[in-house]
Amino acid sequence: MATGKSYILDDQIGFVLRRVTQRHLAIFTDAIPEVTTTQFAALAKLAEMGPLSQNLLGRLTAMDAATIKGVVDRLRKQDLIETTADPDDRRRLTVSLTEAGRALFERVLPAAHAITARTLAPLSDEERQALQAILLKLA
Amino acid sequence: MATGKSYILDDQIGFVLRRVTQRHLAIFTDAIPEVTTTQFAALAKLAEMGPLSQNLLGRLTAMDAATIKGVVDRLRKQDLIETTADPDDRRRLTVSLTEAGRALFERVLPAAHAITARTLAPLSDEERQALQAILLKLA
DNA sequence: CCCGGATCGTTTGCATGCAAATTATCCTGC
DNA sequence: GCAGGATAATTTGCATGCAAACGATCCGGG
Repeated sequence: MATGKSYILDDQIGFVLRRVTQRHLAIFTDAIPEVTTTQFAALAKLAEMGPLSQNLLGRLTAMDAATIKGVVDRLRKQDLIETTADPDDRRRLTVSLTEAGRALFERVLPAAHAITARTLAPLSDEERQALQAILLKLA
Repeated sequence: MATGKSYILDDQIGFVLRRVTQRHLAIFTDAIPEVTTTQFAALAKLAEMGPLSQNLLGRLTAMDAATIKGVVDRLRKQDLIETTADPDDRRRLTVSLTEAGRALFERVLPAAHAITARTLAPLSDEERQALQAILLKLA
């Protein structure tokens, strides 16, 4: 039997995932240059859920505490979000969309849907369904 | 009909891809703490192809010129690779594995295969085949 | 009531990643 | 043979990402 000694980088799931992510990022940046993918994720989650503590926003957008802090800082610098102290818990920072943030989100929403569609464009409907189901098992 | 106004972050392909990538990274770091995913990709490609120019190595590992430079610098600092001037093209830098680099690669190879297996563990054989085929179309 | 564990936010350090500009070199067509 | 375009490497600037350590605060149990 073969020893399994060989290792073809291009066949490894991690490498393929990285290339797919790169292609998606390129599509995103082309369609929505105003914010990055992670910044948009934060805006989308705030639009979906309303104001959230910084930490919870990070958990809901899959960013650790250090990463979400940077994203929040940069979004605040653009006046797309604002942060206020939580009166009930002095550790917490409440993050909410500004008017400008909500306006931007709604303005680019069609583009955001188009990004998902364009990313999945090479696939048939069945393949899209299969991909979604499979990736959910891996997330 | 619905306007399609809603946007659920967790359903977007880009977000799901990011979470899957995060899980894979955690599995990798746990199994091979010596080098990062990108560093290992570079080692693997050099092991697979032999010495390569820095730029070509970058293309084959899906890193742009700036990124591969950093990776090469750090691998060289660990004496896992070495760089030499190309006598035929003075622009080029030839990158090759050192003895230590090849030894490390071969030592962690079983772990690398295990990483792919562990990442795909939640899937059936059919799902793995489907995923591989679908991601290739998206890469 | 208070103490020890948990949570929240911050900071530092390191490693990707991409964009854009720069320099050096190569190569091709005229 | 040389001028202009392409390629290789570098550098800078910005934005993730994760790990680890830290101080402040909260909370539950004794």
